This record gives sequence, C-alpha cells and structure tokens, in this order.
Amino acid sequence: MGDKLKQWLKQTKFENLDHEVSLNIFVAAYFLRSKHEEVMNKFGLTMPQYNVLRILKGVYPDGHPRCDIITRMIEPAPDVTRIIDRLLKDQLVERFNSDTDKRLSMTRITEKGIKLLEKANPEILALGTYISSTLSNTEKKNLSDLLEKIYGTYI
Amino acid sequence: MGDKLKQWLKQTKFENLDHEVSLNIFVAAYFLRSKHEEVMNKFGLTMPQYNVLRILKGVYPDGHPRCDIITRMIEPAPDVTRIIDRLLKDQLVERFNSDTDKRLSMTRITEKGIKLLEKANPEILALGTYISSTLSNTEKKNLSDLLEKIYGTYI
DNA sequence: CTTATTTTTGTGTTATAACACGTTAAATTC
DNA sequence: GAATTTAACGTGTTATAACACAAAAATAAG
Repeated sequence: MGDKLKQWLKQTKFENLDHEVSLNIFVAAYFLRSKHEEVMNKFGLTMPQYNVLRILKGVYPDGHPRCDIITRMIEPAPDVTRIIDRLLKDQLVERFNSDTDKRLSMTRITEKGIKLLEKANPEILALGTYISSTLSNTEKKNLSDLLEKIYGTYI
Repeated sequence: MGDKLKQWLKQTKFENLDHEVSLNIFVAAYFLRSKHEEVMNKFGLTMPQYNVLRILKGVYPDGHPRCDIITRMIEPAPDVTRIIDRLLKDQLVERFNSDTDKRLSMTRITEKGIKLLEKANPEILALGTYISSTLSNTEKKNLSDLLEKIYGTYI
C-alpha cells in the first residue's frame, strides 16, 4: 500500500498514516482537477468560471447574488466579482438588480452560457467514465463516505 | 449518503455517482488545503514554498536541481524558479551549481530553513491528529487505497 | 425615528501563476 | 568530431488571485 503515492512524489516513506492520507487526497484532487481543466480550457473556460456557470445553471432562468455563488462554490473564491466580469465579457452571463434588496448584484446565465455548458457536458461526463473504470459502485460510495467523514464535522 | 456534500455545496442532487465522487475529492482536498495553508501562513510560507522546502529537507544536506523539484511536488508548479527566488530572499534555501551538469541550477535548504520546518512540524502533525479523530486506521488505509486506484493507472 | 452595526458589493493594489521565448549546455545523430 | 536535437533554466509579459478598504443598503438597537 502507498506504492502509487510513493511513485508520484518520488519519495520512499511518509511521516505517518495521517500524512499519507492527506497527501493522497491532494494528489488525487490535483489529478482530477488537471484532467478537468484540460477539458474546460478547450471550451475557453477556467475552472472557477466553469464552477460559477454550473451554479448558475442550477437556478436558470433565475439568478444568484454574488454572496450566494461564493457559498456554493467547491473552492470559495474571494474574487467572484471579476470572475463574473470575464463571463460577462463573453456574454455567458448577465447582471441585473434585485427588487427586494438593492445591495445585491444578481447574475444569471444566458442562453449562450447554457449552450456552452451543454456542449462541454459530454466531455465532463467522459471524465466520470474514467473514474468508473477504476472503481466499482461500492468502492465509489465507500470513498465518498470516507471523504465526507473528514470534512463532515466542520459543517 | 452524500448529505455532507449536499450541505457543503448547497445543492440537492448530483449528476451521477462518478460526479459525486469527484466533487467529494475536490471538497475534501480544499478543506485540508485550507487548514494546511492556515498553518503555513503563520510561519510566513505559502503552500508551494512549503512543498519545496519539504522536498529539499528530504535530501539535506544535498540539493536538488529545479527539474527534480518539480517532479516531486504534489502539484507541479511551472514557476519554481521564482518560488525559489522568494525562499532565497528569506535565506531559507541557497543556490549552487552542479559539478557534473552545468545546466542545472541546484538548490539546497539552509539551516534556517530546516529550523523553520521543525518549528512548523508540530502544527502540521496536529492536522494529522484531526484526521485521526475522524477515521480509524483501517479506514485511512482503505481511503488511501481507493484514491490511489483513481490516479494510479496514470503513473 | 435616529443611530449603530452588519451585509454585500466593487475597486485599487500587490503578489503570484501561467505562458511563451531565448539561451546555454548536454546528449544524440550522422 | 561536427551538426542537430533535447533538456534545463531564467526572464519578460499577461492574466488571475489574494488582500484590504470604502461605499451603499439593509438590519438591529436604542
């Protein structure tokens, strides 16, 4: 056990089991993110941009205020304003004001944005297929459970 | 299952099991990295800087050429030159030339660097303790195994 | 009802990351 | 052994991220 991790980091031992688990999570996350990014970039999107679009698609044709987008992101970014600015420039989203709270800067995904996501979706799902080729359904559930145990107590 | 993930992302469903696994890995990695970064920043280090120091400590008092450092990093950074530049400014590492290959720009960790890592180490290990509080040893091994399966075929 | 506090946002600034290129040295080929 | 290819590095440039702050609006307190 731990052989693949050793290979990846080119080191022969680890401080302890806890450390090994952390490192493994980091490596796996990096691995998946790289593959994800590769796909995203093909469609002219960065990962944070994709994440914002994904979140906005969930409430289409409604929108979200910026503060809500942040809390729904996988990795909360401090600079969502300018992420949205860039999406705006490509006309993938549009801004509007809230009726009930004038502070809120609402953003909604445009049809162009939806279409882009739909075009990218097959390749995203293909990434999932890759995971499926390495893990059985039981293993996937098991893995998810274990991961949730780690961050779960902090919610 | 998947409840913690739903809470974290504030969404009620996922495309499929594969996607759920990916998201879980991302969230867990983000969670651990944030906690890690918190500690690092207390010691005036960024994560990439810490990683470089950690790698260099492994071969102390020898050094590594830049190209080797990159391959040993958890997340290979394209800009290791300038990461090292910053460490150099703080006198945590020093540069020297290779005798055998004049192209190589070698870097070695200084005593000051070693001392900094040793000062940080207890808090790093305390992070591990946190993981230990959520997972049994069997679960940790199980988790590591599953994660290695995902990226393992790519090595 | 007025004042204080909190929430949300946008922007200015600085630091870092990503990308591309040119240079030098080693390795390979002929 | 000369010429070509590959490897490793550093730097210049542009894009993005991180941080701090101030303004506007909502909420809470007095």
